[in-house]
Amino acid sequence: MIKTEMEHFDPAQIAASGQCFRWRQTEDGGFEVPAFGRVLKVYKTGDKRFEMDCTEDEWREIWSGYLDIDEDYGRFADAILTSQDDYLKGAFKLGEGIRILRQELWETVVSFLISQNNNIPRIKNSIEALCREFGEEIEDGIFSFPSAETLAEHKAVLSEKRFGLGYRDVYIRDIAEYVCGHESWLEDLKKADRDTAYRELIQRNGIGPKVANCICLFALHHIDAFPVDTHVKQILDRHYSDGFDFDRYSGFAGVVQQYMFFAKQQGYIG
DNA sequence: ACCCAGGACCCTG
DNA sequence: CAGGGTCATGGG
Repeated sequence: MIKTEMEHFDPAQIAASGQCFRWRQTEDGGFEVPAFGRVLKVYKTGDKRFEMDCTEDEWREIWSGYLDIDEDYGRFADAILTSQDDYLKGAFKLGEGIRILRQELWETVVSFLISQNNNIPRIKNSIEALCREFGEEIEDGIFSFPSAETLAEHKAVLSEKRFGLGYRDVYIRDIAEYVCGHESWLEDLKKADRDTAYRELIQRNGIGPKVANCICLFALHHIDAFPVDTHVKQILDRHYSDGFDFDRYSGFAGVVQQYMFFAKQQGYIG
């Protein structure tokens, strides 16, 4: 068990931030975080104090990177709190414990293909059903995300109603088959810069501008990527009808976008 | 019955 | 290139 203090880190906010769909809160108040075929349990034990049930090596080599602990979110806070943007300051204060995760690429691609024209509870249900059906049980009731090979192998089953994929079943089947036939595609995406990755992603069936930006932001960690979904569009229309100041947040506009999205999920309109 | 959800695709003008 | 219909599905 690791005990540490962290600023700008709140598991409950991250779990509800719409970037990940498989974090679960347990009855003891902790969060189960599945990734890399493992499960990390995170407990908030006080103001800025946390406990994680992994070794020092696992923390250093796996989880601190996944959770983006080494990034200084104080500089993002400064840029926002020294602005004249009262709406954004309010949004930030609601979600200042959010971090942009470095999620696994394949899982993120499939998850955000499912997310299009969909709502978060249904997205979670579909992903959980896929993991339960095609993944491997890591711990009691917690399954890994199925590989592209496994999904391609069972492509006909994806259309069954229990997964709730709707018309997106074709997109999942196509991307699974594509990845199986292009072994280096995922690894090449990780090496590419943001523009190259984006242009490559939107060539795949079912991946448009919004989904590609989510993959760039939440898996490839291009934190200047700025996904515009229906919620963010409403915010831009309401508060920035004459343009959002991307220059002020140059290099981390995606983080700012996530504060906006989370705040709206919490009912904050501004 | 209609609208909406972390949209994309395809066709029309 | 902009605009709108359509796509599957469950909840408000």
